[in-house]
Amino acid sequence: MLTMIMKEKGPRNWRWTRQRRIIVDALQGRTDHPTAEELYQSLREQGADVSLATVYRNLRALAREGLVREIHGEGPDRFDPFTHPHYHFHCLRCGRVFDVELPYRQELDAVDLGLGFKVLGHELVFWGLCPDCQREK
Amino acid sequence: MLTMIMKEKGPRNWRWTRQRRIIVDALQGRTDHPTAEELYQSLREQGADVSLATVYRNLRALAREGLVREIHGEGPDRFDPFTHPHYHFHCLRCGRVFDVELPYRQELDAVDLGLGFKVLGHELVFWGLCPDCQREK
DNA sequence: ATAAATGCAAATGCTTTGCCCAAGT
DNA sequence: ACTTGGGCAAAGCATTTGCATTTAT
Repeated sequence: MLTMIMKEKGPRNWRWTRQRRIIVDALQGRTDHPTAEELYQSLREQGADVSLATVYRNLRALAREGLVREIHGEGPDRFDPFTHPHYHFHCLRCGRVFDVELPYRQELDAVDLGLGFKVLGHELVFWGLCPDCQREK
Repeated sequence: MLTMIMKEKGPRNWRWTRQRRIIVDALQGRTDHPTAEELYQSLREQGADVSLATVYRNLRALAREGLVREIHGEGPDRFDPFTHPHYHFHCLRCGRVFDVELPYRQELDAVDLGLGFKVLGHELVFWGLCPDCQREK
């Protein structure tokens, strides 16, 4: 899917290299918002031949094109293959980030913050304990 | 104010050093969510004698005690002296973070995300262009 | 006196970059 | 051919930490 979208929306001088393909495919296959390092490790385990620098370069490039989402928080950045607006849950204990199926609140993008702030979007992050971490302690 | 709160809520073995005092006072005096480095620079300009490491150590310690809030995003972490629940606006162009006076949506902390997720709070961040940056371009 | 806090510099973690070569179009 | 992308290793930031010394209680 992403591959198709990228062919349409990516820059025309976008080259479809072996590395770019496997990075995109690997990210698409996951719903756990991996860090660049995590993605890199799983690729290596599968025997793929990429460098960490290339993983970073590609993820950032995809983000610049709006084809993946960067998630900032404690620790290293995470990457989300889903770009349609949706929310996240951040576990305070294990640090993992989960997708939340709550409907996107369009109204929030229409709020008037006054003073000439131009709202282009919003982000809603819930934090607490994920199922696993609740069980453990 | 923070000083008072800290005397009550801080750990009993909390020592009131000269550096800690000026760091707390400096942060309280600002509404622009400075980075550790920014706070450090302004202290030095005032002739205060602190090290960057100490600024970091104190800000993190305050955060651990729940007396200040850490803000993660692109670039270095920022610090917010306000701990009562409130929202932020993040400017995509200059990276500054502003407070938003929208009322806190208690209901959102009561959402059931199912599957045993325990929600302890939420964060709402609007992003777009701040007044200054809209003017400039 | 004792434990906590500081300064400094070195270490660390994450991420980017320069350069030169390889590969896609 | 042209130029983007990759690998590697070095550089860059932001942040933390070890250690010897100072300072608050």
